[in-house]
Amino acid sequence: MTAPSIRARVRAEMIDEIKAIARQHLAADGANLSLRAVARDLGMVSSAVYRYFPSRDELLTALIIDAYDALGAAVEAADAGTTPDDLRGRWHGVFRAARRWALDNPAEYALIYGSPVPGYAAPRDTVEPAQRPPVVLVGILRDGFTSGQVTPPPADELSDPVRADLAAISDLIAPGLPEALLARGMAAWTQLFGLISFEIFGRLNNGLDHRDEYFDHQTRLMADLVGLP
Amino acid sequence: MTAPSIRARVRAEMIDEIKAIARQHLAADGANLSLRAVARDLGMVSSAVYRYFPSRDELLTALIIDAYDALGAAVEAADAGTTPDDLRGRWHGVFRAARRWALDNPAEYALIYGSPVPGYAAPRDTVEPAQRPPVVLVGILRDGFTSGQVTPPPADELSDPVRADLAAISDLIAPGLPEALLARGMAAWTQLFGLISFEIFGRLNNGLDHRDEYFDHQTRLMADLVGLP
DNA sequence: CTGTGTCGAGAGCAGTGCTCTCGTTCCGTA
DNA sequence: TACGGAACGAGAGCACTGCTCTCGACACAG
Repeated sequence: MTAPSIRARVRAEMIDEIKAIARQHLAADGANLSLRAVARDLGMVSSAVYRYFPSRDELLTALIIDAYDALGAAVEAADAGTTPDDLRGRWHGVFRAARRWALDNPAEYALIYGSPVPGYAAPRDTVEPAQRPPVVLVGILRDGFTSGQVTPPPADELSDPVRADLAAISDLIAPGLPEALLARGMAAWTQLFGLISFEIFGRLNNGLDHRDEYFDHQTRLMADLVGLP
Repeated sequence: MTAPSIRARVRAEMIDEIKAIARQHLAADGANLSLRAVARDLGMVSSAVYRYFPSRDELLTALIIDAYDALGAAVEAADAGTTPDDLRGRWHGVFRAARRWALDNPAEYALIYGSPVPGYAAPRDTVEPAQRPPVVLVGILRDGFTSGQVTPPPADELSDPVRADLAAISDLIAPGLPEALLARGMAAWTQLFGLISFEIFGRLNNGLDHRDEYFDHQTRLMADLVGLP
């Protein structure tokens, strides 16, 4: 890797600056991001932005990938910061880290987990970073299973076709994990997403004031569901 | 209620027609609904639509309320069509009805359960219809509790502040339901929302082909969680 | 029958994404 | 070191959007 030319470095800085301003607009105005407004804030004309992003959707895609990576990094860091054998500690740490990141970055959370933008199809680049949080979750389950701390549910609680589907998924993200346990892990992941979405999108504004404790309680229910000791 | 004048009846029909066309556009183009395009399809000019809806947001709000009511009606009809004592039958019926409606009306589902439109605050009119599906769910739990078929979880699995919050919610939508059972019902409701959202928003496009069975399995896990016999 | 209020059409304003053109500046290569 | 191509920013312009205002036509209540 040779030293990047001044132009390349300036270009990289420009891209970062555009994304930073765009993130601010996102937080202020929501998903209907105005490329012209971003350009104005940068002191340049809208057509100049097109030197860096071929379209508004491409800019949004870049922000989406960044958001996935930021959430994934936060979750992985939380998991890495706990003692590996303390499964419940890891579990709660991961759940809390995901919620914390979402509460700190609600606009970006809405961007990646809200309704997809109409004509917008998620590019291939987004599927890998999008899998990081659930992979961490099932990683805890796999550790528990291999160490014997977690007893998997009976395999026959799954119908054959579903078990086959889950076996394929298991091969990709958590080889060796029993399908019935993976199914419960996915239930927990679905629950985590639903809990955060309800809170971020204001569906808990009905007198549920102690949200930290409520979240922890639901996290505990899911820990029980997957069989953490 | 006197007979409505011709003008009033024509106006009501016009409102319905606008909403019908708008729903078509919603299904085709997603949430960025163009009022002008709707007007074009109706053979009139955009300013004429403003005689019926004061703004695009008001039109969207009307569609949102209709969507909430349609989903609520579908769920309630499913619950009413089963035998009251068969709690698990009712449970699965409600879950399936909600999913069915969402799969049949993905754009409207995204409208009410996707990321909220930026500057858009849900009007008061939407909170009551929005509560209909969860109310049906906890209704099953309350029936099971009062009939003795469902044994509530130990009350001390909840911290005091959360139990107080849940007691207030319980008073509103399911008086007499133990808080710990309500908490599990809300977990099930969160799970239902998450399951549908993952499927509608394409987050299950990873080899999970037998979605009906997968959905039923997760529904069963939630039935176990809330303690249905 | 007459005045009031509703209706639809049209023009217009400010904003949007995006394209194209035109000088200017940078930078690898000869 | 000089040059030619590439990258860059500015500006004009197109088609579109939500929304407002005005104006003529019609319906309806008194």
